Amino acid sequence: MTSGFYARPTLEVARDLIGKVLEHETPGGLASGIIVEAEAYIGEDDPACHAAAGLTARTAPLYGPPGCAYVYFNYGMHFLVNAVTGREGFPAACLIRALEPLDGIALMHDRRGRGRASAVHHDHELCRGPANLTRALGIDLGQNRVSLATSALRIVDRGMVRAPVAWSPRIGIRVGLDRPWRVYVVGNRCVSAARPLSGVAAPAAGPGPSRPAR
DNA sequence: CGTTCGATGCACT
DNA sequence: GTGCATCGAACGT
Repeated sequence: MTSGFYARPTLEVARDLIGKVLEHETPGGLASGIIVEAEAYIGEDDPACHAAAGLTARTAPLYGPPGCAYVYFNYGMHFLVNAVTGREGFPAACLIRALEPLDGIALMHDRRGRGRASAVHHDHELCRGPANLTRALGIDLGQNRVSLATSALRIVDRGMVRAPVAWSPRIGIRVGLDRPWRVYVVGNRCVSAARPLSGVAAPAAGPGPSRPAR
C-alpha cells in the first residue's frame, strides 16, 4: 500500500480500504485484521470532520501527506485511528471502524482485558468498533502521523476477495448525517453494531446481517 | 428486548 | 466550561 493509494478521492479510498489488512507489530507480537468498516471525513466543509474547526495542533495530521495515520484521543479513554487521504494540504481521512481479526488473536484478547468483567468472549467482538480495535491492536498516540506504508502500524494488501459493501450515514456524530460516507461489508459479524443516534435510518439495502444462528 | 447514563481527559470556545 | 468520530453496565418494559 504505497502512498499513491491514499492520494485519491477519500470515498474511493474508503471503499478500497475494505478488504485490506491493518497490522500492528509490537514487542508483544503481531496483531492484524481485515478492514470491514470505514468512514470518510472530507474537508473543512464536512461538519463532522475535525478539520471543520480549521487547522489546529490536533487536526494538523489531516492536512499532512496522504498515507499517514491520524490517531486521536476521545471521550477521555479511547484512541481512534484514521488513514489520511487526498492531496497534502486538503484535510481528509478514513476512520477505521472495525476489523475481522487475523493474527495475534490471543494477544488481542489479553489487551481487551481477558479475565476481567469487560473482556469479550468472541473473536468477532475483538475489533468491532473504532475504540475496540485500537485497544486490541495496541494503537495509541505513539502512532499518530506515522506512515501506514512503512511503519510498525501499516496497511497491506493480502489479496483478500472483494466483498460486497453497503453505505450508510456515519456513526456517533450529530452533524453531517446527510452524507452516507460509512462503508462496511454486508453481513459481516465484525462490523460494529450501529447504535444510531435517534433519527438515523437503517442502513441501505442488501441481504442484511446474517446471524448464523449459533 | 429497549434505552439511559457514567467513565474519563483533552482540545477548543 | 462544553462537547466529543465510544463503550458497556445498568436499568426499564
